[in-house]
Amino acid sequence: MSEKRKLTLKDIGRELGISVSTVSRALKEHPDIAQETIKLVKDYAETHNYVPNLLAVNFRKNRTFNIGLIVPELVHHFFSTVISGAIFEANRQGYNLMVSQSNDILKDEILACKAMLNSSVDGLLISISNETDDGAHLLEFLNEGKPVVQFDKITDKLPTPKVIVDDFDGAYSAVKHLIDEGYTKIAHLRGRKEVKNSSERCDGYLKAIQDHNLKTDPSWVKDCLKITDQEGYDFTKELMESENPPNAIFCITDLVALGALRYLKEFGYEIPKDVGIIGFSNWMLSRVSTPQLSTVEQHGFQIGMDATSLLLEMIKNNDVENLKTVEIKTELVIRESSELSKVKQAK
Amino acid sequence: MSEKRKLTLKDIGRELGISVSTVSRALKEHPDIAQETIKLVKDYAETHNYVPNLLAVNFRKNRTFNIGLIVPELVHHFFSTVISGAIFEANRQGYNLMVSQSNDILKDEILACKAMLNSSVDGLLISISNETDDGAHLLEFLNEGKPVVQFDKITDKLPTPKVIVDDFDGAYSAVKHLIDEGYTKIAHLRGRKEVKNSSERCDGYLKAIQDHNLKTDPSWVKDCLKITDQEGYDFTKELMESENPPNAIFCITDLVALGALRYLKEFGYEIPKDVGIIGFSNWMLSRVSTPQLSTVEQHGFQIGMDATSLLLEMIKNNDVENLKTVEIKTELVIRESSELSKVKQAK
DNA sequence: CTGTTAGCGCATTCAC
DNA sequence: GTGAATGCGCTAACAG
Repeated sequence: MSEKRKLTLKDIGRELGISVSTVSRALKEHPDIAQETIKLVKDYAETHNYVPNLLAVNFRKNRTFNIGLIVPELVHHFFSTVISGAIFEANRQGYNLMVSQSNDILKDEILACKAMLNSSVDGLLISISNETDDGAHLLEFLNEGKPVVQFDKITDKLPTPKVIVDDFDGAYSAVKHLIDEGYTKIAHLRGRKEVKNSSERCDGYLKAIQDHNLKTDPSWVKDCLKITDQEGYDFTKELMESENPPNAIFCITDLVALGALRYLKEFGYEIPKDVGIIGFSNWMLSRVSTPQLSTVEQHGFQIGMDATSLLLEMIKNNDVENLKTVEIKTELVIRESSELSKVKQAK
Repeated sequence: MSEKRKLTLKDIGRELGISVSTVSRALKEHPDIAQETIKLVKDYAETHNYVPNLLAVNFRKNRTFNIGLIVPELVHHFFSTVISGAIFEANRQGYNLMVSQSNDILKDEILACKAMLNSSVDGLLISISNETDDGAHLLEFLNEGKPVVQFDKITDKLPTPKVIVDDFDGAYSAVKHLIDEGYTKIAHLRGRKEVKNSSERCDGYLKAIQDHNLKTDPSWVKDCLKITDQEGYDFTKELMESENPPNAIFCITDLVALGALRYLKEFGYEIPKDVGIIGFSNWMLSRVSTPQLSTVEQHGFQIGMDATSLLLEMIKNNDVENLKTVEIKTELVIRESSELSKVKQAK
């Protein structure tokens, strides 16, 4: 396989009998250069298919036109949607996206950062792992003048801008919706206390209950540790077998809601008549379950786009001190699993 | 923010009163260098936190330690699993992974290739779009001596190694399973004819039917164009309302199977008793549907790992002529939706 | 064992 | 308008 050597500025200069620097300037239409020279050079470059050696350009300019992105888990509908948005925006602005994942393990996150920091990236988008605390490994980026933008799973300990979901409001509106539909005893399968997103959602849940003069029961709030459908199943079983079973459940995420749904169907509860369910995230699976699951759309693609455009702006302005927080509004997605009012009307 | 200038070999040399090249060699423990010098230099580098400028190294060596990956659609359980495996293996071998997507649009695929080809990548992993034909844009990689490995969605027109799923065998075993369970009239919701994977699966289906002396009916094979749950729903409706309805359906992918499931449940069919269903891909949603969906696991993570390690091997050996084809075995995942024999025994 | 020299491809400063 | 010279940081051939 003939690895044809790539054309360089020097080659062009030699062929055309002009100097390298003139060729370089002509190619970028420097005002000093004569129009004919520009045309001459550009034509030659065009026909001989000149493409600049980016490795050299980047080295010279000390930047890569790559940005990095690290998420806890790539195989997750929300995160892959975010990545999709990040790729879109990065490519649109002429950047490539380097992707890695932490598996929610701090050690892996640090490794991923190290790999990216070493001159392979001009800036970083990150959704931190559950184990990340002070983020010393992230500070290194800032120290090298490379901006960082946090999104979704964030820490306030790091002086960077953030793009977040309005978890509180999303949860609030989900619970308000349940209340509006006529549910009165609303439980919540929440996530781990240390995770900000799940605390926000829990707070939104409590506030909605309180604002509408309803009550919650301490036993109605369950802590999911692994956020699996099995936890949804098990906690729902606990809830329904208790002395004071709820008649609706707001779940930290769709997967947990699916588990709740599974238990309820298995034990003959009618949904949404006997029990209403609402999830969070609008995974694809919430649309194809039976009954279809109400949920909260997080607009992951938008988050990816916004975080990326924020990062690129900082890169271009050589700005690592931005502390802006962008909040992306969620959107209630009402489907069958919570439409109590419709069922009642039908009678 | 003080962008502290990074330490260079020159700095170290100046401080220690030795030449740059000695420093360079000492750092990589070149046999020529005296042990004491090595120690001296390494200690200095360590305490002063020297980190080589990869941009310069890469420029010098004309490689980037990045590999590219392009898939039709990132937000897809199978592909994100593959990417996950690719990241794992790439990082393990000291490479970063650059990700892009084609959205199954040739134009976008070409753009993504261009962006990656320009010196930002040492090799490429690609699952081609539906629109890709001769792959001229991919040949450019080979012409520049950068290896390409195709996976899953491939074309034989391109002289590269391939990592593929045994779609034929997977489909065969899925259908054989249905037959073994006692189903006799098996339909198939297939994908588009131009897509190799779906043709392979269809062939596997036909072969299994034939090998077991069953018959199929031309009207039992439906072409899904968009591979959505709605198509699954609609075609299942057609099938079940026809004069000769099947008693089992093998679906091109889990999403379509979910649509089939939805129709059947809605119209009172019992699953797996009246109709058996099996999908393909083992998406997360197949585990949480009711009934749980039987399917075929494709081992995406393994595919990602294998394709990556194959690519890195080629990169390291400077080999662009490998034509090996690696076939990753699928695995039948039996769940409720096809277990007719169990239901019968239970009676 | 170590230093000198040269050069990767490009951008840029300074002459002319 | 254009060319010559310089250097980015690192590696490697060559010389001693």
